[in-house]
Amino acid sequence: MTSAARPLRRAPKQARAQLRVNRILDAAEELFVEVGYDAAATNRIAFRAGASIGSLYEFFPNKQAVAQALADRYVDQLGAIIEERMVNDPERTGEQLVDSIVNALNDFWQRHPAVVPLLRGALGAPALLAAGEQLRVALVGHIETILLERRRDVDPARALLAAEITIDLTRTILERAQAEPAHRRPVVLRELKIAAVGYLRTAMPPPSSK
Amino acid sequence: MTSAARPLRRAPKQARAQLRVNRILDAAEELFVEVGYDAAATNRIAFRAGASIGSLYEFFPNKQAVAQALADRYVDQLGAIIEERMVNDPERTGEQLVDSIVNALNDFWQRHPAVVPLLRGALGAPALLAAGEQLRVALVGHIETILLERRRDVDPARALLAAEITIDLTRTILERAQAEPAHRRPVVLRELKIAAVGYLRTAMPPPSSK
DNA sequence: ACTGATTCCGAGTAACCACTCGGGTTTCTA
DNA sequence: TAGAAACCCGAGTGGTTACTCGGAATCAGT
Repeated sequence: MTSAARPLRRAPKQARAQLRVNRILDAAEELFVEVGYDAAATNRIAFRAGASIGSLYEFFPNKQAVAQALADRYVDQLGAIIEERMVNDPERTGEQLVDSIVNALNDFWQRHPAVVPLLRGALGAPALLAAGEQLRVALVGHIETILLERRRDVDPARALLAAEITIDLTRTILERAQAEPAHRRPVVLRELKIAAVGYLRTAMPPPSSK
Repeated sequence: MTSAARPLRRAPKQARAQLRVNRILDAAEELFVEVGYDAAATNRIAFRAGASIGSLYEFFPNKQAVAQALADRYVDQLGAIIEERMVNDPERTGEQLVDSIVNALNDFWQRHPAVVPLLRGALGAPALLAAGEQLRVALVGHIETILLERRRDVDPARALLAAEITIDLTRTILERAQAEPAHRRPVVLRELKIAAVGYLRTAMPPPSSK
């Protein structure tokens, strides 16, 4: 179930065009991180992708659509990753689950740094808030599902809130980890796990304490 | 000890000029929130401040300096607030201190919403990262001081890390609270306090447990 | 009241941006 | 292999932006 294709001026029919679209998204991803959304000129994006500005506008109606398509790609990829981590989840503890998901997200972050500014709506223009928000909602939904499956007796509203807080908290501290030199990252990550587990245990006390 | 005056093209000598500079900062604060840094044209900032574009560039060498001066103002104001909250701190519990500071920051956030995007380096251009980072360092320093004064035996490096995590965590969840409708904010804020207290208690166990 | 410093103004400038368009090239289909 | 469809190109266009500059208005000290 891949997310709906965004408004493309013309959907790519040939493999060659699809490749070009992917390269454009890759270039946009890089430039958004390097210089920010506003400063990432469409000309520069096209050039870095080895395409011309005309080709870019062949497939994207405007600049915003590029960021939107990038967000869609993230939603798909992250969804796949989280589901995979949930599948091979026989009977682990909450700590192990948190550990596994945090590590997975951290890997993804490192390979796709633009997901961070996009997710927090920090790509500059408020016009992009929708794209980031959509990605956030998707992630929150995944966590909410996990929480509800593990604690069928919990208040659904509480589960939703806890999922939102957990995502915000995770995003923030992962970001902090990325900002640190590589050798410090494990330290910060450990701190994130402490915070996440501590928070969830307080907010939704395990049934074992019942 | 007010922070050093930023590179002004010409420092205001007369009260009239100082007033104008303040009005310009107020206008910039509003526009940064409403439309973001890049879309906040210097002409618009000047117009909203009731000044002309020429006046703006009389005191600020470029657009970035406006944001920088705004950050300086925040550093001063926030520093005063936190110190005030620390002074009337006879022998309260950690929970009460967290509660007090979170409430103070939340009030400030509500009156100065631009502090959020500035603090997280989300005002668009990466060029502004320095201004936001400076503000963050100032806040972290305050928290670090509090932690060290309350637990003189703790590892200083650990206190610094904990202060950083706490600030990130607070900023993020306050942001989430601001994004919610007003009647939901207390709920989210309560969640923040749970997370903060829970984290600090885990990371730096109280001496009472010794 | 005089004068120099300070403040204020806003049309103008050069640079840059998102996006268009007309036409060439490659791939598909029959 | 011919024609159509898909793809690709990049100079050009209209609009916006940060910032300048020459001079007018206002102030402070004498």
